[in-house]
Amino acid sequence: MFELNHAQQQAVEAGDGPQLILAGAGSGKTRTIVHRIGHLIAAHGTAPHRILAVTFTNKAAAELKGRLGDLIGDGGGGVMSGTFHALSLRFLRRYADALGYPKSFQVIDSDDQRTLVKRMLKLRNIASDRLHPAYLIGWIEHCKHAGLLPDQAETQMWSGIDLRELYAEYQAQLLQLERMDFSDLIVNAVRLLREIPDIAVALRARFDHVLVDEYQDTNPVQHEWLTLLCAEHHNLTVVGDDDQSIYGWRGADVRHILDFEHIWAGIAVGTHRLEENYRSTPSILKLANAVIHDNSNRHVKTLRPTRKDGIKPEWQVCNDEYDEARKIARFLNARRDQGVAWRDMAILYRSNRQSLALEQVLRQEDMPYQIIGGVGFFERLEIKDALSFWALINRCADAMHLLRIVNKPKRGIGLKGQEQVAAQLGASGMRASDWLDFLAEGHGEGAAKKLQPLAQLIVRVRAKLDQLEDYGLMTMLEETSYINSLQSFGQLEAESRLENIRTLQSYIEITMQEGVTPIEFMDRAALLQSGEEDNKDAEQSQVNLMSLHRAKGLEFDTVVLAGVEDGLLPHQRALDEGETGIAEERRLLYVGITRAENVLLLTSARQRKIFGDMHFPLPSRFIKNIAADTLHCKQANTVKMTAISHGLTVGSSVSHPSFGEGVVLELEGSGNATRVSVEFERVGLKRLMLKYAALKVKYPPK
DNA sequence: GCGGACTCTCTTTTT
DNA sequence: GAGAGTCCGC
Repeated sequence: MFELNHAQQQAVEAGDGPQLILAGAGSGKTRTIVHRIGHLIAAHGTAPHRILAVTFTNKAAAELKGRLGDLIGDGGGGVMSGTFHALSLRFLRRYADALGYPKSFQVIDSDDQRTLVKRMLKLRNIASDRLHPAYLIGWIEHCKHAGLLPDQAETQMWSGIDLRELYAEYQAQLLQLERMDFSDLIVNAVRLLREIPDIAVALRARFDHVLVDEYQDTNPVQHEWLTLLCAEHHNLTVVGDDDQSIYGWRGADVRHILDFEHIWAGIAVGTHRLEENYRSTPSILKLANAVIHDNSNRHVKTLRPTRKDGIKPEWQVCNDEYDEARKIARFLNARRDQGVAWRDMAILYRSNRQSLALEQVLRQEDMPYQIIGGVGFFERLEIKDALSFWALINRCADAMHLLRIVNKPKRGIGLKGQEQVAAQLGASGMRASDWLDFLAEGHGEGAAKKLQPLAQLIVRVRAKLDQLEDYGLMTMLEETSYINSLQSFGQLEAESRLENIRTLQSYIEITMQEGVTPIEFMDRAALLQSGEEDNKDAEQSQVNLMSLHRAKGLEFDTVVLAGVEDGLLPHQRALDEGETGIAEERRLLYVGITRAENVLLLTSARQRKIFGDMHFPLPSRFIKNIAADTLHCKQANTVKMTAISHGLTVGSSVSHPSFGEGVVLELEGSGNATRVSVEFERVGLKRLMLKYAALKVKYPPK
């Protein structure tokens, strides 16, 4: 694609006011945004720094800047871009005091958020079977997605407990801890715009044009964020595709994009449709269209292919997840032999857990791969510990950081001691780092006294901070014996954790050289997903493994969608939810299919171990009825059931070489001694030693 | 206060 | 099947 097509050109050159760009998958969406920004700068004379681009991930923001740089040179650097969360944090760093927060507040991650809520419920003697912490968090998040503060939310009673009251208390505790959770960033940024007139005026005057990507995935509070920010000039360009809305669970509301034309009362809205797909072969698009066609409540559109030819997508039915992984490996190896680089291949899955079997097999096969996402780097225990130490040295630690490492490694400060420390720190009214200085001078009593050596060490390390490129990280971790204490995890795990700490160290060194302040570093750690920023130097080409959600906005020559089964895609949780949930799962599959440029493989397994239990999923309802001329299905030979590890369960339909078809009624014993009772259609009830029975599984239990 | 052994639970997706 | 929470003996 060299020139812009007509629709793209129209969108790029559209004038002021709200603009809606409905852009199908692979229709040159990013290209259109980049060119529109370029056009605003070059033709309208808008200053780059007065343009704001909101992207869905930090990676997308970086890519946007890169492409803008290619298009218009250095000027592109001035455009402000980032996620809702990152931009909100930026605003709040400047204005948080207007909301009663110190400007030095920090972000709390979901893990610590959960701990906090648990402690809160425990203190109130609310058992988890009466009110589950996750339920409360879910409800609070739900309020926040809608932009509702505790006093605006509707009272919600749950087993006689007022959730709204708990929400209020949770917020009070966060405020006291000087922390905001992820959703607070957005809500509080909106509060600046809603409640503080001077700041609202300043923020509204800050930008002349705002552009938003992946608009179908905005939730109501993000929507309010945008409309308030653009209340003056209405220069809001939104780009999105309702068929790719996959964040309903995060409060995203497709109506924002479906009804975009109606929410601007009296203001003309420009609408542009990009339906020509430049990415995928017609065979892949045919499957994509067939899958999404069944969803109702969408802007009906059809992606029009612009490319020629193509290989028909394949659906490979495998025996289990390992068979699946091996078949995928073989498939990708063949692609590799055809000259496709590893980095141009991706394996996408519904649930991060699916990466386990894939990883094992890829490692066995010596295929280079990288996992994007999963357990976030900055959420790892050793990284959070290390960063807490680091924050203390660099004077940007708060009570949570201190309490995290107060007994790491063991200093004889147990639960009681930690309470004491917390109480004394609280009573002192000092910041955590200052309080440690105070302890270093010999103050403090009880458990706090035991912190004196740590406090003095911090003072000593701080004195030579300017000689340490990592700003004291390794020195602290070595001198406190934290590194040594990792050995308690066992040799192997200790090494991998140390490796992670080394990665953090080099990341700190590189970042701090850019002139970033410690608190800015902490912000990045809080909001950056691992794999977004690092791996820049990873020159070697690797197969990409990631969740379908992570894959949004990306494209690959060859794509494998693993685990296309009922229970995984659509996910069981969505099946339980019903219609809305299933429609979103279908869009998820659509997103996955449309990531592929040339070659697409779907796989499913007949049996799969989930949480230690064997499951016998049916093929995904989304592809079951797709015509063979659209999707070519290949079945693996069934495997003999010779061991209990194959995990028959009561209700499984099986077939036996001489007895024929039957249903498992009972399993007794274990291991080699397992006996199975099967009611056979032809010969009735038989009790068999599973070991010798040579049963084949036919259907899953209901 | 610590560590080991045990039980129990909870299993989607992400900023 | 992993992680968190709990109990118990030192």
